[in-house]
Amino acid sequence: MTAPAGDGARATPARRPTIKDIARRAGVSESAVSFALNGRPGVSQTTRERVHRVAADLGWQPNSAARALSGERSGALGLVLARPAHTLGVESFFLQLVSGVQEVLAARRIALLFQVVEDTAAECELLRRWWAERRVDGVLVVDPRAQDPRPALLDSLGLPAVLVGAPAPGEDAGSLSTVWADDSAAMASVLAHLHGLGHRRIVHVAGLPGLAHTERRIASLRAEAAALGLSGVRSVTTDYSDAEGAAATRRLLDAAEPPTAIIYDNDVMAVAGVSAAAERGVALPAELSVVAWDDSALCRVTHPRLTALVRDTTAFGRLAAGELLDRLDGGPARSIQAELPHLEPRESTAPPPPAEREPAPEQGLRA
Amino acid sequence: MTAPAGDGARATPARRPTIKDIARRAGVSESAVSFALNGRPGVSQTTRERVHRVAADLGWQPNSAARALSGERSGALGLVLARPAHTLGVESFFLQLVSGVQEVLAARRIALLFQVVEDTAAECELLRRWWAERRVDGVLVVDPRAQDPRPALLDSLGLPAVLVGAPAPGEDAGSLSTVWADDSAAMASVLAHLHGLGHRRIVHVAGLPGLAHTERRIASLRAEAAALGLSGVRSVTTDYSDAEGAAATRRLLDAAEPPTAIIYDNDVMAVAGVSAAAERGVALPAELSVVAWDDSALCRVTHPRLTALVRDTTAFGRLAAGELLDRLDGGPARSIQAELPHLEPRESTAPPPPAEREPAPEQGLRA
DNA sequence: GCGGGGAGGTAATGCGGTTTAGCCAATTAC
DNA sequence: GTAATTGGCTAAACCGCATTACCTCCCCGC
Repeated sequence: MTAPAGDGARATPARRPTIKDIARRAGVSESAVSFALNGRPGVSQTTRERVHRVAADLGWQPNSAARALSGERSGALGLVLARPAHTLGVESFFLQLVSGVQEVLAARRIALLFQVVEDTAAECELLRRWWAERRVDGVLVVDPRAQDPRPALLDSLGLPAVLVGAPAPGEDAGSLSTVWADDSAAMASVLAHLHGLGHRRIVHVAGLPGLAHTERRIASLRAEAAALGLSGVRSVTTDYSDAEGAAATRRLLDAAEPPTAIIYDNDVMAVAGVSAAAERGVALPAELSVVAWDDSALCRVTHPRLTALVRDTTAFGRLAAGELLDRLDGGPARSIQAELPHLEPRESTAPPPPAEREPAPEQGLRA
Repeated sequence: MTAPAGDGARATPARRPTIKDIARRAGVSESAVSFALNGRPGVSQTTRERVHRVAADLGWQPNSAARALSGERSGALGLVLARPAHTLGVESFFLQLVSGVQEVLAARRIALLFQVVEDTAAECELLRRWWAERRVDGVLVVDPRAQDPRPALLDSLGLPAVLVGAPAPGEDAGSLSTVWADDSAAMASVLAHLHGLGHRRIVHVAGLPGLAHTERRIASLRAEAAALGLSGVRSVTTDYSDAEGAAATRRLLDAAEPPTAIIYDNDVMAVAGVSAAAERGVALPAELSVVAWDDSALCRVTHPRLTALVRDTTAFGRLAAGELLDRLDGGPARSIQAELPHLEPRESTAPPPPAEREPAPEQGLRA
């Protein structure tokens, strides 16, 4: 070390250049630098290029705080996940969603504030704080639910937002944009698949009862079952955990007339259900068919592999982020439908045992 | 609507109050407000209380940009995850880690910037940008790897950071703090467990070869095996995916002398491995014992349930966040060891088939 | 009666940008 | 030939807060 001894602090930590430094080196005023770097008129082409060169030389990047303070834009978006910490299980949905979101944001150099909180009340508080602190320019709202306070809150704050998933039946998204997948149609396709195989007693092991998509799937199942004239079809709700998925499965299998097919609202419960069936000595798919909502590695490592409803969650994230950016740019609130999830038939679904079989219509494996 | 028609813009979106508003309402200067709200001397107790009341009435929150600009603190920390999007699988590790981190940050009202990037190069670029933009006050660095460029980079930038996991053997963390779990000891306990059951041919299906903890586990396994006089012990590396976990398992089982026990570096591969074994007709635990590194719902829904190495990832996150905050407050760089992971024996581990059994030492089920 | 000191407050400055107003020369319009 | 524009640039104000310097009382000691 040849540095002069003395100042106890750590070595000078590389001062960050500001536009003032650029202005000095380029021999122009700070305003000219600002104009040049932001593509605004008011500087000649040659000056513009010189400023850009100097800025690149110095490795200048705009101070996000300064820009936020004057420009009224923080350059960050927010995403809150309201889930008790212990239920942050194995689901890959959110990480994939976030990954898709960031593919879009990274291109525009926008940061994502991500936070996990305990419940919706805490989420509202956090949204309000983010707004008051001007930390974010907009937010993605996930897990829309019945009696959801968030759209109204965001409306009143004037904080641009996109609802990821359709609002609960009978509610509206306020001035929020909505990006959604057609859960009703998807559920119909699942039911059609099982019905086509000859199943009559079908149970849907759903997720959290408060969530909008849960309600929608349940409603769709009921409606479609009625249309098909099936009476032994119903839903039970859970908390999405492997434990409740397994418990629900055990209860169903122990009943007087156990279902011949079960639809699980996520992959974790599906796998747990398969395991519970194995404990009871129920063979898949001979005695029980299983469908998982959302595909993942899990569905491919069980034995047999699980028929699953596949959707491109990363693309969903891209869609949501893109729409939020549009809103920030002044675009109108819209409702955008994502690609319809498709059913990927694997070995976990097959016709029910002969005794249980419905006088089957044409044997259509595909819905 | 009785509002005067006209301005096409959306209804005035609820102006956020500033200290100027507080000053006016409280009848004092802006500086007095600043002093009062920040607990600085220079205002009387009564004024202080009045200011606080007014601020609460107005629902004031400090503008984070303004505070960052003058105070030199952005009030945000960063966490970058360098993983190709498609490998963002089922692992619960990161969400749990983040959840723990946020328990600590939320109390201090610090935000977390979270970003997923493709690789380490992109991560370095992002860290540099966050630094230049002053977006974050510090960062958590996860997945330490061999020849890791990040500690040196952060050192040179003077950006406070905490390494989550020990640096690779032979490297140092620079001026970074380190929060780590003892992978070597944990691996030793796993090997002792299997050896105690009588296993001799043990294979470790590891994760990504570049990661520090992968190298450390491999090294520990080799050393411990040598100490126990076991020659049929080795590691193979993968990308953590279910596909490679299953493929590695198939190769191992098809070999001339298949292992009697396999240690998987994550839960997903363990489950995939179990599935691959089932395909081959290999019975668990009679013919093959399996251990998963990291417990999760997955390990409890397979059949048999998997013996797993349990660690409290949320607590790990809390530890890391706490240490980073200490660094920001001027604390020294430290090396903090997290609680040792413990082995949770379940039904997937048992003595090997008699023919394969080692002239066993005392039959110790526990290491 | 006067200087000193502290308590309680205000005015001014700066952080690093963006943006508005203005200035000066060179064109262009008539 | 003079007025009006325009291009290219600078000076200055501003965003919301922290902080420093200063200012004014009032009380105290002597």
